[in-house]
Amino acid sequence: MPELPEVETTRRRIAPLLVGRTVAEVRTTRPSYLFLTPPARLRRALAGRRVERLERRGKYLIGGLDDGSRLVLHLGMTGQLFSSAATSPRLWRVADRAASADARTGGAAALSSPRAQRVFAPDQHTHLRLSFRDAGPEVWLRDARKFGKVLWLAPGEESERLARLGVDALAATGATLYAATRGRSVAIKSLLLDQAVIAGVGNIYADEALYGAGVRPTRRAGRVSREECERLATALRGVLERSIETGGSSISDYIAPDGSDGAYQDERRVYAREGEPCSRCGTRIWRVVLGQRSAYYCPKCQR
DNA sequence: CACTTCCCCTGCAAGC
DNA sequence: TGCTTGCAGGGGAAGT
Repeated sequence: MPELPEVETTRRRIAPLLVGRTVAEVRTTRPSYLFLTPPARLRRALAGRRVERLERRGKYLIGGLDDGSRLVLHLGMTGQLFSSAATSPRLWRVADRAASADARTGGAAALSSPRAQRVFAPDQHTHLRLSFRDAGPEVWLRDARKFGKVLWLAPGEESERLARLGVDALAATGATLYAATRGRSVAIKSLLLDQAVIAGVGNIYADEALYGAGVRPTRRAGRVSREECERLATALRGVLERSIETGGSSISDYIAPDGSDGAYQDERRVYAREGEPCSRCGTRIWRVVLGQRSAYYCPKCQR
């Protein structure tokens, strides 16, 4: 589940394969809600455009094009952005599935060469494929659950989605949190997940930051003290920066553009650890449902 | 306006 | 073994 660290890792690793290159052809799957900009319009808009930069805002990736337009991507729950030249066993498994699907439908098996020489193949979940004029590796967007978003913005066009975003989670301070929580009766965790307040935090890092700060996820936001807001901001920055260092968390679906796994899942203290002993006090980790989502915490260390 | 619930989607794991 | 059921959750729409 791509949150800020996974999106940032994706950005850093896919940028060298995008920036400075000119799009030749855009291939899409059939229209779906994934495409906020209709595929036909997207194809016309991107063909011939050179990518000048790739930025991140919260969980969004924003490609700046040479005509001033922008390509906005959100990876949702299962979005993966990677290169057709990636060499990784994780991606070979996808390639194998694509080949068997191809065989089932009577098409020519695309992957018969030895593993070391094979090129990764798109499957039924590969919804966007960009090829480039230099004929080098393509860049693909794969999203099994299709919770992601693809949006093209004309030069100067604003986006309500982007305008709604609050301060980037890496820049959030204790003062930011304190101001945002005053008078709010929602659970502090729900507020952390609100992208209009802080952009980039998802379920994993919200739980980890609250654990680091010793604050229960269910506490009313307005009851969190100034000192606790300071601890929370520090803990949040800490877990996000550490996760970026380790390449993000590979729980369920996330893999980096080169097909590699992140390692932060091995460092998480509470997320998806229901019943396991707290690393500080040994108490069993609890799981509660908050806003239709699981929240994990130590009932002793978090008050 | 603040807050909660529902829903989009698919793969995987647990249970029978 | 094979089926059904439940769960994962970003985030917007709809409901309270």
